[in-house]
Amino acid sequence: MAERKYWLFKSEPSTYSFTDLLNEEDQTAEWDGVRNYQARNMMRDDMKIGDGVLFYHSNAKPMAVVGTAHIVKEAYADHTSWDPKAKYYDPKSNPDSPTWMMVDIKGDERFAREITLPEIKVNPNLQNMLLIRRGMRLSVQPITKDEWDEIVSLGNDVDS
DNA sequence: GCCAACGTTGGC
DNA sequence: GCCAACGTTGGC
Repeated sequence: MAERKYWLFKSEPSTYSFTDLLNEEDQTAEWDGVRNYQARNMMRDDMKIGDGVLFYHSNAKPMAVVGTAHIVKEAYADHTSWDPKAKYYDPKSNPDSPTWMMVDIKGDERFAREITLPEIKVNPNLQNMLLIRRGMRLSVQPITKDEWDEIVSLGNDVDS
C-alpha cells in the first residue's frame, strides 16, 4: 500500500464551489477542465484513490481552504476536451488519443471555519506551500502531510 | 478593473 | 529552436 498523498485543488466558487460538490449525488464529481500539462501529469501519474484533497476557493471572498475531499477515481480521459460545446474544448484532443485527463473526487467535510489565504501567508508552518508562491497558478498542486495536518487541524478548531 | 506572472502559439 | 505576441490565472 503506497503512502497516502495530499493535494490542493483550486476552484472559483462562482464556477464550482465546495457546496456544489457536497450537493452532488454521492458528493462526487469529475474534476474536468484542467488544461495545464503539469497539472495533467500529476493527476495522471501521482494521484491515487484515497489521496487527500484540500478544496480551495480562488477569486473569492474570502479566498480560503473550505473543506476536504479525497480521490475516488484515478486518472481517465477528460471527455469534455473533445466536446465542441464544452468550455474547455480542445480540438487537438479526441477519444482515440486524449490529451487531457481528470480524476473524480468526493467531498468529505466542510471546515468549522475557513482557512483564508492571508492566514496561510502568515502561518510559519505553511510557508512552503505552492499556493502562496508568487505567480504559481497550478490549479491542482501537491502539499505535504504536515501542511495537510496543519490546515485540517485549524479548520476543525473554531477557537484556533 | 488592473496587471504581474507565466504558459502557449506561431512566425521566422 | 528562438522569442514576441497573446491569452489566462488569480491576487490585489
